[in-house]
Amino acid sequence: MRASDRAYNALREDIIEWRLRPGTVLAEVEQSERLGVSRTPVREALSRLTAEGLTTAAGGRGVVVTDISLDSIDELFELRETLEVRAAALAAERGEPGVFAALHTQLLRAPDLLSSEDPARHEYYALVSRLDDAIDAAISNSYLANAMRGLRVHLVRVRRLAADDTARLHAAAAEHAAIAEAIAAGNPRLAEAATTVHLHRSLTHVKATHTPH
Amino acid sequence: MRASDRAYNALREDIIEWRLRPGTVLAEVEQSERLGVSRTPVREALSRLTAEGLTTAAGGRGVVVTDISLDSIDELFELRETLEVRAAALAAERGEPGVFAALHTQLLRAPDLLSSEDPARHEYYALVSRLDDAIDAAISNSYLANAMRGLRVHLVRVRRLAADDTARLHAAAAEHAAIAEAIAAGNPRLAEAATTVHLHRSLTHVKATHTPH
DNA sequence: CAGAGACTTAATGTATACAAAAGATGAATA
DNA sequence: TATTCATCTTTTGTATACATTAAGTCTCTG
Repeated sequence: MRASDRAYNALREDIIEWRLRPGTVLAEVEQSERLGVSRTPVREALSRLTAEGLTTAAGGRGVVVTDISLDSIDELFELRETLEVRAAALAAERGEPGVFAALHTQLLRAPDLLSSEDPARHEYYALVSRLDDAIDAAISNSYLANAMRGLRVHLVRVRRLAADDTARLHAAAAEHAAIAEAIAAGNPRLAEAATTVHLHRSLTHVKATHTPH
Repeated sequence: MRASDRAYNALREDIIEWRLRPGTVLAEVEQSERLGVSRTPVREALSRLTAEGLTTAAGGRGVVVTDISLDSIDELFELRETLEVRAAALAAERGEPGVFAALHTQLLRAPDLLSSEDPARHEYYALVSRLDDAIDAAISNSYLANAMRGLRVHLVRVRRLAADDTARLHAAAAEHAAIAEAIAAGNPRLAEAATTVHLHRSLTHVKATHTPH
């Protein structure tokens, strides 16, 4: 693996996991020493992060970790809803019903995954991620898929703000199952509605449990 | 201005204006000699272009100018419609009516601009660009605005494929005027409809006059 | 003659030295 | 004491030398 990739992954993880808080200045020499690579790959990593919006160039004095305010969460979900509602509708029109029927079945069994011992809910999130991937593949639109992929990075970051309580995850799994079911049924309007409901509840939950840093 | 900015702007212009055709391999040393800067700023410029989607990393053998096929134009407009229809609705809800009323008036006078001697239609495109900016400002959603800004780069590139005939520009100006009018009237559903119509006609025109390279 | 493998070559990836620019700090003055 | 200017320091921006990797080519073998 290239050194710039390692620097990128490390910094990205640190930002997403809130080990690097918003407002933190990422000086090139400091990070290159911390990560054990030279400034060149660090610069490339910071470039990529800035392009993604995880960091912001602070003109002349390095790059800083981008802030996530309550207002920006609203904006984030406004775009998310715009994209994902459309994606769900397109998936219902173009997707393979069998794929989503299978995901539907698995999502109904999600409570089993959540009762397991894994505190990080790894299997659960992997399942949700497979639904995202299936939708990406079904819409067969690389521009739209890329736009959603770019957003998901920010969403993972936001998710860390909210408490991952089991009750909410159970409800979210049911909402995801409803989306998969609507897509499998080839019903675009129902898929839109199910997505709208899910995103609205998700946003409500995030804002309710938001713990200011 | 920084050398990397100059390299970025130069390469970007060359790609948008089709002086660098899709599939062209952009070797670092070759471009650094052509642009008169060292490899470092060229690398940064290529990084940015790749992040925007104008170039694609071709693993190990430099970056190549991204292709624009007829299929990808359909995908591009699918995302564009998703974003701009929503943006128009939000602008109708949140924008200052006065701003869009003024733009409406100016757009109705667009034929005057098109009859002038400027072959590049500079004033006309500047006016349309002001409408875009006004919508960006009105929605007050940086994520959505950024997503649209990222798309517009590709759209300018596509526009170069189509003949800029005066008849289409007259019609497009009228469609833009209708969008501005709907936003000024604070009517989200009408703004959505006007945007849908405009984008549909725009796509139809591009595909009809498309000259394969 | 076809195919596989090693070698050559030319490209990108990385490190580092140097240049330039933006801030911070200090002193001098009003 | 506050303000401004100059200097100094720290940081980013650029160039270039070196390392590494991947592709192309040539040869050797089946």
